[in-house]
Amino acid sequence: MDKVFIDDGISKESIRQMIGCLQPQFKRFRAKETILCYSDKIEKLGILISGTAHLYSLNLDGEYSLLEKYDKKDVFGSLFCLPLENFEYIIHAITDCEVMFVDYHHIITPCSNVCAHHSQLLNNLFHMTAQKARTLALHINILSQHTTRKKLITYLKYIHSLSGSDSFLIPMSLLSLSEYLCVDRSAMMRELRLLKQEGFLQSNGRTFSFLKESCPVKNNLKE
Amino acid sequence: MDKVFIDDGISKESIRQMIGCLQPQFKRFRAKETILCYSDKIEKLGILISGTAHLYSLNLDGEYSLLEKYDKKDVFGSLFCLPLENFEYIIHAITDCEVMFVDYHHIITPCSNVCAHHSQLLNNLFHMTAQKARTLALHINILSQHTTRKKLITYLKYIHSLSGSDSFLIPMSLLSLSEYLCVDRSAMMRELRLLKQEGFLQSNGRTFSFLKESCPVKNNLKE
DNA sequence: AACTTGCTGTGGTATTTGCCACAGTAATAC
DNA sequence: GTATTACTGTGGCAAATACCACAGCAAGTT
Repeated sequence: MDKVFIDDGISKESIRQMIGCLQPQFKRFRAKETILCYSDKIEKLGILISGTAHLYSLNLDGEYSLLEKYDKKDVFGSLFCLPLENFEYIIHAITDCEVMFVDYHHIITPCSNVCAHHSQLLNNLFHMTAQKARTLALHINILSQHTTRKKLITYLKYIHSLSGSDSFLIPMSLLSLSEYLCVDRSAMMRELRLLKQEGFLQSNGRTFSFLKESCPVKNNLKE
Repeated sequence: MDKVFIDDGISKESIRQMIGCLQPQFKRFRAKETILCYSDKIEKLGILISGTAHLYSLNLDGEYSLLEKYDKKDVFGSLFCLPLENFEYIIHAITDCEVMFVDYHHIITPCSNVCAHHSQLLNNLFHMTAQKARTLALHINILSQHTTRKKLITYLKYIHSLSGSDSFLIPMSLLSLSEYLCVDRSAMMRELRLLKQEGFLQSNGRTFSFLKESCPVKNNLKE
């Protein structure tokens, strides 16, 4: 299913009209910069136009987890995040990023101008949010697996299914992957090693390929 | 933030007009019945009108996890779920449920009739989906915690923050809670016992209350 | 060149967890 | 009433995991 973008199905001319109505702001961020903190009270919605960013939750002990990974056409903002005692959220640019910000206010309240394509805009936003929900549900499905091995396999099979080819590239570092899977990095590396030793997987850096149909749920090798 | 419902801000008269346009189906389910299987190819969106239901993912080994919990006004359907090799999804009625089904088709494509409130409908759907994303993000935040103790505390603090009162009731059985937290039930019960023995928590059935400000991250008691 | 920074890879060990088995209780059905 | 089913509570133990420490490497900086 292709990602819907905010201006899909709206003519260039209508977009020009809507810019006055939505008053979007465009901003660029360098890699490693913070794009947004949800403690900021500013109620705005962000749409990633280019680049990659991560949503991290941080607790008071300095521990953090990678909740979401954003790519082109992904939407984010505190509208999609419940505030939680002792946690804060930051969106961190992994690569250089281009972001479009829009105030909720301008989307939610019907325009006073006659804006023929507001309905199409809402349609697009609905689909972008549905896409977000799919991604989140996938993440939950991965995290719901009880062992590191199952989390790894579930994630890798998913990426594999997207690629179509035998060998595939994961879209993040192994460090980020361990954060995404919410397991200790060294424990994940160990599990990866075991899977390779058992002959179920090949990998080199971020490139993987499966060697057999199914993977055993339990380790068969001991070191 | 109050939940938006599908007909918010639309007059009774307009709703009557829209029923012809949307052709919703209303169905009732008894507790324990299956409301929907995502393997069903039928592309419809469900809205829970009353009752409680769970979305489970099942794998081929018969293992399952509780991905989402639905209450009144929640929206679900395969639009919000990525198909995953070796997994299927079912929505299971916990209590008796009333569900409204609508074909995506009728929502996504603009009505041929002049339908003044289609934009409001999309607005409502957008908010319902945003609500869903918030709930999913919360779940991920809970699952991202590395220990059973932290998962429990994060969940209970959240429910506590909703209740406003000192003592609070969790909205599911302890068995379902262990499924929601994706931990072994007996391991969760043990952790609960330790938290109570350490004097950080009181509980009786589904009723809980916190006794101290913060909980130690590590167990201080050994049995 | 030397230095910093970020990522990858490995190993040891204490802790946590899942898994299994069983008992008791509450709720519901017959 | 009894039977049945679903949930709660406990314990032992093997297995999996987090945590820690360290080494090597690559890329970029000074």
